[in-house]
Amino acid sequence: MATKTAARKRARAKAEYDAFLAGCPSRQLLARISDKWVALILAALTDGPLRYSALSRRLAGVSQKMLTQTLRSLERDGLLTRTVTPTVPVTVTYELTGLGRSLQDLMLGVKAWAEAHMDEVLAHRNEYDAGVA
Amino acid sequence: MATKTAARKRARAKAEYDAFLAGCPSRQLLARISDKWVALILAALTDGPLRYSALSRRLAGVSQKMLTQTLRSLERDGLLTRTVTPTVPVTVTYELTGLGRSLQDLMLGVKAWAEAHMDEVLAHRNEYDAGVA
DNA sequence: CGGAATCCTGCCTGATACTG
DNA sequence: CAGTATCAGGCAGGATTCCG
Repeated sequence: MATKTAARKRARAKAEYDAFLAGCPSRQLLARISDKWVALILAALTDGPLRYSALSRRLAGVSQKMLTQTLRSLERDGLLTRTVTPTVPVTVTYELTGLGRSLQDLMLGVKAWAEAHMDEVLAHRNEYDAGVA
Repeated sequence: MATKTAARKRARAKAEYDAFLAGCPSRQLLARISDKWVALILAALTDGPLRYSALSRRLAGVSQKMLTQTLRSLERDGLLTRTVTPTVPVTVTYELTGLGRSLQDLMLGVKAWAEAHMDEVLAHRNEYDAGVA
């Protein structure tokens, strides 16, 4: 069974990532970037690097745990860089990488979609809730 | 102050939604659509309507609870329609609305991004983990 | 200022059973 | 087939406190 299994393994290794498959790494990556904080962080970094405190102010309502956690995972995935400047009170700035900017375009679109179609969605919600009630 | 108030009201009605604000409805909408199951459901419905069982098969690993719940919220928001056909075993099909398709384009892009940049992200992860360890 | 550590509360998942 | 209902368990996420 060795050769047949090996051939099958090779076919699987060459197979493209498919987020529909539960075990595929791209499913996990999709889950990570499909996060409201990811969308907002990428959007916030549009106009250039920001400091930690500036980010937490821009993203109203984010807990510093989630902010730190999300920033870490984005840094780990190579979407942004974390720069520590050893000033008197330490300064930490976050900046998008090229990879991050490539995703940023998409996420800006998603954020814009949410804001643009808000009225329409709200109208549907009212209609739906009225029908159910 | 009547005229001024009217003018202000008009300005407010015209005011754009801003997902950066915690209280803004668009923030909640962004949180809803920034969901891996939403992305996958929209992607799955690209080639036309699908039945419940077909969806659950396509989205490997989804619990029927989350699938039903996500489909309900998408229906409520007017992104897809739920059609019940009273055949012998009842048939339920889900189909995207125009609103749903307008978001679908974006989400397909996000899903494609995840699959396309998987290798790059994995490389960054290895590098990051090596540096930390 | 920019976090790390802690606790604590939900929600998500998973399994199973039941309806129409 | 297409759900609803329920209970177990785990972990994501919020609030608070403390440190370099």
